[in-house]
Amino acid sequence: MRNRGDGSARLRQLGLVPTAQRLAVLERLENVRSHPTAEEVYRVLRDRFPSISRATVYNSLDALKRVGAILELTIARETAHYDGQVVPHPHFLCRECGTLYDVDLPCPVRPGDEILGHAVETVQVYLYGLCVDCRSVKKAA
Amino acid sequence: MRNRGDGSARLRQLGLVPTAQRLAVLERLENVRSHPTAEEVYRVLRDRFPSISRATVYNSLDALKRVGAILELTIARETAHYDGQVVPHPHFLCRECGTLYDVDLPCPVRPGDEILGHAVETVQVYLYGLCVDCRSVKKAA
DNA sequence: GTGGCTGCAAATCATTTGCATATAC
DNA sequence: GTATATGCAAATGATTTGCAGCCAC
Repeated sequence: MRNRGDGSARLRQLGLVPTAQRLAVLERLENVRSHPTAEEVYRVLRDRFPSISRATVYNSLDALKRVGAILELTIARETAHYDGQVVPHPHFLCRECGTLYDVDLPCPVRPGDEILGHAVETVQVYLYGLCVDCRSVKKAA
Repeated sequence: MRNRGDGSARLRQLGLVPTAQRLAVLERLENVRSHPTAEEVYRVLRDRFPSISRATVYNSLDALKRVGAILELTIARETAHYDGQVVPHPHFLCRECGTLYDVDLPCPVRPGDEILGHAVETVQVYLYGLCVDCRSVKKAA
């Protein structure tokens, strides 16, 4: 859906050897609105690649992150989440249900900006609280 | 220095049993500009409390965070950092030297705001890149 | 052919848990 | 005296590592 052109060529352009597993990881992240963890990506890809290992998923996520094809979110303490949408945007984590939402607003600082002399390459805005669904459940109760 | 009045009273007001260990954790975080990890707090407090355990440090950090006396930063994937300065402000992590800087600018969103129906209680802005010191080292090289 | 991957199993490391003892009030 | 916290050791869980065999080019 989101996939324009040959995935292999794209990975090659990014300087990565285009393996089927990496392609699958990238496609999964780009075609899903959720922000899966490594474990979730692993579970899904096992259908297509029964022999895939967690290590390969971790390696692929790391390689894709390094070349800027995906973003790693450290919004939750326990585990990293991954986002195939690399245009910077805030995220919201609900403390009640654990849902991770995209917040489609521009970020205050952008990659390329300079702040106090530091060169900013990546920006993450993380919001925490009660999501709209959990708020209405509370009101109803 | 930053410590106004009786620490025990303050913890009690926050609803926590004021133990010597909790007080020491809180004071340490409030009197240091760095953003220590649990392990770093543990190592420092061992001087004053030779028998303190990591579990107690983790428990104390958790309790203090729950009542809003400190903030937990998940800016680095490997480990949480803690901040005794609870007025929201961005942080910058250098990918070269690993230094964690305060960025004394106001945050774009604030606790109490509502975004897309979600009630925002905590805001963290994390910036990543090359810090001013590491930039000059690179230039010199 | 060979350098870079993958997959497996074992290792690592931050954090959590269970439980007996100790402390706050 | 009782509820809550501490300290220890063991457990957990995400992530990393070492290494042999495989794949891309």
